[in-house]
This record gives sequence, structure tokens and C-alpha cells, in this order.
Amino acid sequence: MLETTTRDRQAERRKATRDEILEAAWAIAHEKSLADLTLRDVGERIGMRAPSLYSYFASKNAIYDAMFEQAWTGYLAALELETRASPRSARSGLRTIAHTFFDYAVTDLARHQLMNQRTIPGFSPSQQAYAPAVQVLERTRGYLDRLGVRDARHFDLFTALIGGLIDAQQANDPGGDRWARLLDQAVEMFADHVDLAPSGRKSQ
Amino acid sequence: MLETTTRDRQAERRKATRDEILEAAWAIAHEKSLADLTLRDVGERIGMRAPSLYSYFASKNAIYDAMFEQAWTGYLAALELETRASPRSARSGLRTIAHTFFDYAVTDLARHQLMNQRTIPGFSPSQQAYAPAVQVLERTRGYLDRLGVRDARHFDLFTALIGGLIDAQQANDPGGDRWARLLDQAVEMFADHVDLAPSGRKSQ
DNA sequence: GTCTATACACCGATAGAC
DNA sequence: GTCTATCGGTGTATAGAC
Repeated sequence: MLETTTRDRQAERRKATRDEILEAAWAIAHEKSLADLTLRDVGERIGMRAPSLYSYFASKNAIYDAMFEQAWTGYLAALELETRASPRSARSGLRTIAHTFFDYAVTDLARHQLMNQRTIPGFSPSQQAYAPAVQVLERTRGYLDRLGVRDARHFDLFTALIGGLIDAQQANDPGGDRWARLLDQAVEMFADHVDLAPSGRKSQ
Repeated sequence: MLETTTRDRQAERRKATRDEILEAAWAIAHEKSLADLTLRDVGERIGMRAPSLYSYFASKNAIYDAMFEQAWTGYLAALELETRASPRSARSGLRTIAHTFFDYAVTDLARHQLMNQRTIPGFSPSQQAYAPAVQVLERTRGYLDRLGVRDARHFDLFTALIGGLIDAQQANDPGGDRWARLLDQAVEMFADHVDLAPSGRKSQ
């Protein structure tokens, strides 16, 4: 009984330190860049030597992995919040999804690079870290299905379209809105293509 | 007179060695990956020590820079070839542009990463290396203009759409055709949106 | 159990001999 | 122009102090 209590306290302490490490990693990724993260910098920020971090993460990529999981878990929460209420119309539902994803990506460059780009050489997310990303995909698929977009090819087209706008915005006009302003137009184009009713009703 | 001849031979020799270095760099980028390129590997492949490469390139990023320029120059040539003949219709012209860009990107992952992604930390192309990319943009803009796509926002939407399909294909189904098969459909969607005539004529 | 000190292998880059 | 030697930096493995 006392033994389990002790273990719990240790586990809590351990988790707190892990979170502290991840917090420091995010801060450095924002101040410098995601790729410029070094274990020595992370250690210095929390008052540790670099090798000590290996007591909490198996490698530098394991830190990226935990950050990847955090980022997608955060988006999953945002998505669930935004898709709770049923949309006034199919098109407004599409707009909601598009804006939610676009804003989440554009708000934080380092986070977007980690989530959606292959900017870290040699890093690929583990199955565990990838799980919330899969949930996001499933939830988005289900949401579009309820809006009337049921063709798998249409779903792929939609994700590629929004992803393309995000990448163009971040790559060619970071901090600006040159592609952000095209988001609604892109959604309309897609909705016309899949023959969604202009107002509340669902077709197809 | 003799002096200039000597200089020319030296310049030729120098350019030949530079090309040899770039060829080796591309080979390594293909065998391993673009980011896994090391100067020691490049040197070994052409029978040199790594520091000797600095007689030909000021830095490792300068090698990436020359590769970037080669890649865009190569695409510019492919683009000029494909857009020489006038298209049978506006839509077929759009398809030509889309397929040319898509195929060039999907054919060579390392090249695509260098041209269109920020996968090399700390590298950004010089103005000289970026010049052919600007030419590509201008030529593509002019071509779409002749097809009847004259709105700058429509042009941005088109590039984001095709870019999104490329990124989705490379990221989620490399070597496959899950998004490649959506290319024509995407072009049709865009053509409908900008109100291009279904056949030969140009509208708007 | 945590953390440190030390060390190793590798990297891009520089200095200087030949 | 090419070499060797070396520098400061990286991620990471390990032995041991507390």
C-alpha cells in the first residue's frame, strides 16, 4: 500500500519532468526553429546536462515523437470542439473544417512542420504518436460523410486542396494572408464539384 | 592570347569538376536521402578529401544551392518543351501544365524536396539559384493567361491545388498513384470553377 | 534512481604545409 | 589545388557519484 503510493509519487514526478522537457523543447523550437533544437539547449533551460535527458527520453527523436503526439492531440481536441454542433449547412460545415485545420497549421510554424511536413531528417512518428492523427482523419472523414461527402476520392481531394493552401501560405507568404483569403473560395469550388446543395440540404 | 587560352582550359576543367561533384551529390541524395548528404561521402565518391571540395563550393549549402538551380532549370526546359505547341483546348492546356509539374515532382523525391519543400535545415536558395524558378512561375502564369485564366487569385488557387496533390501523394502514398489518379478530376474542378469552356474555345 | 562527467564518432568548416 | 590536422559542434553511450 505504501509501496504503491511511493511509486505514484515517483511516476508523477517523472511525468512532470517529462512535461517540463517538452515545454522547453517547444519554447526553443519557437525561438529558433524546430530543426535547431539541441539536447544541450533543452538541458540548459531546465537546469540539466544533456545526457540526463536520456533518463526521460530514449533519444532526441523520442522528444520529437512526444511533441508530435502532443500537437495532434491538441488538434483533435480543437476539432472535437468545432464539430460538436451540427452545421447550419453542408457548405458551412466544410468551411468550419477547412478553417479549423488551416488556422491550427498557420498559427504555429514549428508545430505545422512537425505535424505535416518532413522537415526533421530521420524522424518518423511512432505508432503511438500517430494514433491521434489517425483519429483526426477518422473524425474528419465521418464529419464530411455526414455533410454528404461520401466518395473516398472526394475526401482525398479535399484534404489535398486544404493542405496545398496551407503549404503555399507558409512557404510563400508566412505571416500574410494571400492564400488564407482563398480558403472560402476553395471550399466553394470543392462544394460545387461534389454537387453539394448551396444551402442547408444535403445531396448526393 | 595564349594566356586566355590557358584560362579557358582551366575554367573548363573547373566546371567539369564542379559538375562531377554535383553528379556525386545527386547520386548520394538518391541512394540515401537529400538530408543525409555529407561532404565526406561526396569527396570519397570522386576521389577527394572533404576539405578539397571547398575549392569548388564555398559551403555545403552552396552545393545544395547549385543542385536547386539545376533542378529548376531542368523543369524550365521540360515546361518549355511541353508548352511549345498550343493546346487543343483550355482544359487540355491546364491538364498539360498539371501533369508536367506533377510528374516532375513525383519522379524524383530528393529533387522535389529540394525544389518545393523546406526539408534542409538552414538552407535557402540564393537569388541566382532562384532565378529559373521565377522564370517557371512567369512562364506558367503567361501560359494560363493565354488559356483564359487571368485572375491572380485563380492562379494562386491552381498552384496550391496541384501542389497539394503532389505533397499528399509523396507523403501518404509514395510510389503509388492514389492522388495521381485525382489530378484530372482536380483540373476539371478548377476549370469549372473559373468557368472555362468545356471544349476548344476560351471564355472569361 | 538521477544526474554528472567523460568519451566517442561524426559532422561542417578552417589553417597551413606541400 | 589537394592534402593532413584540427576545431567546435552535434547526438549519444557508459561508468560512476550521490
